[in-house]
Amino acid sequence: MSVQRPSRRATITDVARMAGVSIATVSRVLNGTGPVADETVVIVQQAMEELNYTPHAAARSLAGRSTETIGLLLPRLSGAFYPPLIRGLETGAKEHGFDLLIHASVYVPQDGARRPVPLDERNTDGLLIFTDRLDDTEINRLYEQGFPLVLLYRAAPAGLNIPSVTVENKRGARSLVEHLITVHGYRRIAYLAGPRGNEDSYWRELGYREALEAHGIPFDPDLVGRGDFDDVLARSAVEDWLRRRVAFDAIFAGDDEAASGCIMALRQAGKQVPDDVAVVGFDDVPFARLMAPSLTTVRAPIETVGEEAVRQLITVIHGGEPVPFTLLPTELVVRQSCGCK
Amino acid sequence: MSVQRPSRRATITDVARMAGVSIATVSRVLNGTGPVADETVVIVQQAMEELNYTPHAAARSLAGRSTETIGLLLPRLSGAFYPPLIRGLETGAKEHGFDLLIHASVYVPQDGARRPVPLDERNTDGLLIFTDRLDDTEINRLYEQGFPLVLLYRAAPAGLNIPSVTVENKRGARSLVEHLITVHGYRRIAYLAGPRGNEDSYWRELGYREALEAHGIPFDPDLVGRGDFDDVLARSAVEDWLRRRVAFDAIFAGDDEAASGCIMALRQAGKQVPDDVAVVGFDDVPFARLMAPSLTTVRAPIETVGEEAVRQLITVIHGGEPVPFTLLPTELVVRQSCGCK
DNA sequence: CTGAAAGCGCTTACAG
DNA sequence: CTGAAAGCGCTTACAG
Repeated sequence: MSVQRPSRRATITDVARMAGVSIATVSRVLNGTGPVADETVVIVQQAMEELNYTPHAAARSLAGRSTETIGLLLPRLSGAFYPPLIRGLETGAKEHGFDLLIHASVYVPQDGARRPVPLDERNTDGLLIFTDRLDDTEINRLYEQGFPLVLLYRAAPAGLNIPSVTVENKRGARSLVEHLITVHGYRRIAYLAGPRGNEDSYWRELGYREALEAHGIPFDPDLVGRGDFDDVLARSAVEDWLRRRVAFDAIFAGDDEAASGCIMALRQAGKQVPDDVAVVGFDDVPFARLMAPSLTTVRAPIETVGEEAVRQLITVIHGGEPVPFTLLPTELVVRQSCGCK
Repeated sequence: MSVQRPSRRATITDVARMAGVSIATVSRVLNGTGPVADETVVIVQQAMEELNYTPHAAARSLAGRSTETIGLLLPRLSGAFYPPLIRGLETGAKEHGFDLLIHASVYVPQDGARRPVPLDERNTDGLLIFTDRLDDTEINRLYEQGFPLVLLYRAAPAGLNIPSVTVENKRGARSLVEHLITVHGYRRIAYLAGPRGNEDSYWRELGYREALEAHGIPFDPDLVGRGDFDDVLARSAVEDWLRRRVAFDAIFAGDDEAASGCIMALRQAGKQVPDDVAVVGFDDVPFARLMAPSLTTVRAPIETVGEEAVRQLITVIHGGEPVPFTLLPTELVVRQSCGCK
C-alpha cells in the first residue's frame, strides 16, 4: 500500500552526474546565466526532469541568490478588510514575478528566546508590515541591516525612513460626517474608535472632530466608544450605549465591519436603520453594498494600497528610490444606511 | 536624516571572534547542544547581544536543523471560514513550538518554469494543504520525498497515504435537511453547491439527497444551483431562480457565506426570511448567530479541524504514526432562519 | 562553452 | 569543556 519513498531529494550533484556535466553547468541552465550549448541544455533538462529535481532554495539563498518572494506580516486575518488587501498584494507581487508569503500572528518577543519572526531574509527579499506596534526588536534589526521594508496603513516612526502606504483617512471621515450633518441634519453623531494605537482610527477620529467643529457641534466624549473595527465588539459597544440610554441619531462606526455590528445591535433593539439611527462605515469592503440597508461608507482603495505597497517594496529591493509616503485618496460612497434613498 | 546602516548582518563568525571562542562553541550556546562552561555562555551571549546577532535561518536549515515552522497552502483567504481555521492552526502550532507560514494563492504550474510553491522544505518542516486540485506536480514531489504533509477537508487520493482531517459533511447536511422536512414540512428545498470538485460540497449534496429520499421527496435537478460557498455568487444564483420563477420554500445554501447571499437576494426581492423562504447554511461561522434572522446551520468544528491537522502533521514530522483519516463530528444548530423561534 | 574551486553561514561528529 | 574540519546544496568569479 505504501508508496516507495526515496529518502533523499535529488541535488544539483545528482543532476550533474546524470547529465555528465559539472554542477556549474547545471546551475547555468537552471538560472539562464552564462552561455550553455543547446545540446547540453537539453541533456541537463532531461536529467532534471528524470530526477524530478527542484533546487533547494535554502542553499540557493545562502549562496546569494534572491528568493523572489516577499513577506507580509499581519496581526490577524479576520475581517472583510484583508481579502482585498491580500488580493492587491498578490496582484502586485505576481506582476513583478514575486511570490507572497504571509505570517499572521502578532509578533510577541518571547522571553529571552531569540525567536525571530519566521519571515525574514532567509525566505524573503523584503517585508510588508501591517502592525500597530512597531517598537519591535526584530523589525529594528531588519531595518538596521537595510533589509527592504514597507509599512502598510501606518507612517514610519520618526527616525526610521521606511516607505509607507496608506489612505486619506481624515479627509474621508470628515466628508462622511459632514454628509450626515449637512444632508441629513444629524447632530448627535457617535463614533466608534478602532483598536488602541491604530493609526487609521486616529485620523478618522480627527476627521470626525473636524466635521463637528466646522459645523458648530460640540464634541461629546460620551459619544465616542470603542468598536475595534470588529463586528462583535462594535455590537456590544452599541448595546452598551442603548442600555445606558445614550442618545444619538447617527453612528460613524469606524469601519464597515463595525458598522455591520452596529446595525445588528440596533435591529435587535427594535430600532430601524436608517430611520431611527443612521449608520455609516469606512473602507467600502465588498459586502458593504450587499448589506441591508446598503452601507454608506468611504471607499478606501484597499486593493490599490496593496499593489502600491508592493511596488514600493520592489523598488527598494531593486535598489531604487521609493516614494517615502504614499497617501491614496478616499471617496464618499453614499448608499442607504445614512438615510439617502 | 538617514540612519547608519551596517551593510552586513552579523554572522556566527563575528560573534565567535568577539567572544574569543570558536564558532562551534557559539553554535552550542545558540542551540543548547553540548556542554559549555557557564562563563563562556555569558561571554558569548553578550557578544550576540552586542552584535544584535540572529542566526541566518537558511544556513541553519541547510546545515540540517529543522525550521520549526509549518506551512499552510490555501487557494484563497476570503470568507468567514478561514479565520477560525487559521486560529486553530496557530493555536496548534504554537502549542508545539512551531510557527505558521501561509501561502494563499492557487498553485498554478507555470509554463515550463520550474517554480515550486514558495513553501517547502526550505522554510518549513511540513505542509498543511487545503486545495481542491491535488493533481499537483509540486505536491507529488514533496510526497515522494517523504516530506510531511496533511490534507485539510479532503481525503487523500487513492495511492497516496497522506493523513487528512475533515468533518462529517454528509451526516450534518442530512440532519439539517431533515429538520426542514420533518419540523417545518418543507418539500421544495433548493441546494446551492460549492465550487466544482469541492469535496465538502460533494458530501453535503449527498446528505441533502439522502434526506429527500428518506422522506419520499423526489430529487429535482432544477432545485440545485451553484453558490460556490460565496455570498456574491449565491446571491446571483438565487436571483436567477427568482427570475425564472423556480418555486421553493427553503434553501440549503451549502455554507453560511452563501446563506448570507441568499438572504440578501430574497430580501431584495421582497421575500421574508424565514416566512416566505427558509434559508440554512453550513459551518456555523462566527457571524451566523449575528445575522438577521439568526442562521440555522450545522456546526462544523473549524477551529478543531485546524488544531487536529497540526497535531497530525507534527506527529509525522516527529516520525510518529499519524491517524490516517480524521472525521470530526458536526452538529445541527437550530436558530431562526429555518422558521424556528 | 565548460569545469574546478571558493564561499555563503551554519551544525555536527571527531579529537583532544 | 572546546576547537578544527567536513559538509549541507547552491552560485559565481576565474581559468581555460
